[in-house]
Amino acid sequence: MDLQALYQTLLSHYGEQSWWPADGPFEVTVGAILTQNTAWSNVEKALDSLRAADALNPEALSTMDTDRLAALIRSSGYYNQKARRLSGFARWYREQGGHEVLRQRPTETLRAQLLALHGIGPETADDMLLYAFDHPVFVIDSYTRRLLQRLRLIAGDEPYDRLQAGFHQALAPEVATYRQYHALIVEHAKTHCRKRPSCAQCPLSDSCAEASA
DNA sequence: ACCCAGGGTCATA
DNA sequence: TATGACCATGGG
Repeated sequence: MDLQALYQTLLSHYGEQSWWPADGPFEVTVGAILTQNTAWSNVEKALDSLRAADALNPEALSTMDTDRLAALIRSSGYYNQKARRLSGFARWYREQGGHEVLRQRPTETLRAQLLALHGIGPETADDMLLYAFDHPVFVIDSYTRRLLQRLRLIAGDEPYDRLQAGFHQALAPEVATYRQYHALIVEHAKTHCRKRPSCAQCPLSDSCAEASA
C-alpha cells in the first residue's frame, strides 16, 4: 500500500467527491479559517448567518466591529479568535488587490505570505491555496496523519512539511487530483474512523493497524 | 456527563 | 525544540 494505491482504493470505493461547497473563492478562504478544529456543520451555520447579514465579503469582514462579527460566527466556536483572524485576513486580501492578483503569484510566495498572517497556519494556508487559489499543494490534516499512521506508512510524529512532501513526491502536481484525494480522506474518516472505527466494511482494513488490533 | 471536530498561538522549560 | 494551556460551540 503506497500513496497512489491508497488513492485508487479510496476513489473506487467512495467515488468522486464534490467538496468544499462554497459560492466563490473568497467564501472558501473564510470557511478555511472558520473550520479550524471545528466540525463543518458548525461552520455552515456561521457562513449562513454571515450571508444573511450580507457580510460574507472582504469589505464587510474587514470593516465590521469584531464583537459583532464574533456574534455572527458564534456557532463555529473560538469566535473571538476567529473574528480577529477573519478581519485581519479580509483586510490583507483587499490591500493586496483581491483574488485574481493573489492567484497569479508563485505558489511559494503566496504560501509564505499567507503563513505570515496571524491565525493562518500550514493547513489553513494550503486549504486556501488548493481550493481557493487553484495551486497544487496537498493538504495535510489530522485525518490524513491518523490514516497514514494506521496504515503504518508513517510513524505519526513527522512534521507537516515532511508529510506534504511525501504526497508531492508520489503524485503528479494536479489540482484536481489533490482536491479529490484530500476530500476522499475526509470522507473515509467520517464514514469509518470516528470514535469507534467500523472496520468490518472498511476498504482499508487489510492494511489498517486499528483493524488488526 | 464525556469526547472531539477538516488548527493555531503563546507561555514556559 | 518541545510539550501544555487555551480558545468554545454543537452533535454523537
